Amino acid sequence: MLRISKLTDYGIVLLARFAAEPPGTTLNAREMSEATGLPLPVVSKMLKTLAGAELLRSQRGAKGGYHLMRAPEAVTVAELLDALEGGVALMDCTAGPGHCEQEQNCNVREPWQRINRAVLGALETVTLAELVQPNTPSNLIDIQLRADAPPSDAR
Amino acid sequence: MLRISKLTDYGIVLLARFAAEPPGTTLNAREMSEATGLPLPVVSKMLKTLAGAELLRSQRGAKGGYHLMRAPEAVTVAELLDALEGGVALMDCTAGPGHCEQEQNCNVREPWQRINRAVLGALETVTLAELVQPNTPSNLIDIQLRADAPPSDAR
DNA sequence: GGATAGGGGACCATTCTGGTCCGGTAAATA
DNA sequence: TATTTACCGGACCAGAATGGTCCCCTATCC
Ligand code: FES
Ligand code: FES
Repeated sequence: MLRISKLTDYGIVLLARFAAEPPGTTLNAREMSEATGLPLPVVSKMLKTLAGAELLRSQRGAKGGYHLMRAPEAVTVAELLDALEGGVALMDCTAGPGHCEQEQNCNVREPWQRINRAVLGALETVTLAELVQPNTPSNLIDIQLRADAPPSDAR
Repeated sequence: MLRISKLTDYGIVLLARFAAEPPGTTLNAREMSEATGLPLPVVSKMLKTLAGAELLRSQRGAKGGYHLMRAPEAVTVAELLDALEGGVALMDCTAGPGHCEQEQNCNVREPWQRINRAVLGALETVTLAELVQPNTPSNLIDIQLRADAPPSDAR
């Protein structure tokens, strides 16, 4: 179905929650859990991951928690997926040489690279800041891409 | 990792192989297996799937096989993924209402729809015909999308 | 009728995913 | 210093998805 994993989704929801706070706000796992309704262990796990990916900074001990390391405007969705899912590679082949037996005699390889870059480009167009308020019109995506392509609506 | 499944990949490789033949050419599963080096059962399975998706037409009995139903130029990659993976919906939420508990109070939903459409748009830009010969320059993708976005290279 | 080839589906091993839990350590505070 | 708070690292597990095989049935050609 070409979908991102649930965990990744959670991670992004958490990030977005941070982005909605005043810059530099520190929140701990329990608070985040309450804010999002997600089970604490999951929240905790994801926050760790995000901290490891240099997206959040962690502060240990009492009064500790996490806070955003970068301005929401400076974080692209592509980066998020990169951190949470370990890159965007539609097929094994796109991840680099040596991943596919029949790299030779395969004429599909190069075009897929282009497709992959295209998708990646689309993901780079949206920033974390834009995920936080629906009113921020980033319809530039729609403009850039849907020149002629018919709706074919999200499925 | 945001990847399409291996089976889907196979399916597309098969399609591409058909597209490389003169229009209307009929090939059977065994021939395709030999041509691609993929195990026969797998090829067979995928060809069935593709036929079910109205992308290939099947011909039973001796001298039977499969042939493309539509001109390669008229088939977009988005359609392929649609047929092989059952749609493109980055998150459950994008697949429509009722898929996510917290549709209410979730501010991430609407922007994700945009992202999803953007990716979909990118996939609609490439046709099966372009998958067959690397020399067919469909760099329009690169032009359309990478206006400013830096390489960030396929990973 | 015999050979060929697709159609449908069951089936299985292995991996991936979503989610939990726990013992350790760093920091704040009293 | 003792206590409490909270992150850190990683083990762990049940269930689902994935990749792949097999088999019997039906249609077609010669
Ligand atoms: S290089 Fe892997 S399928 Fe073409
Ligand atoms: S609607 Fe599902 S996470 Fe927002």
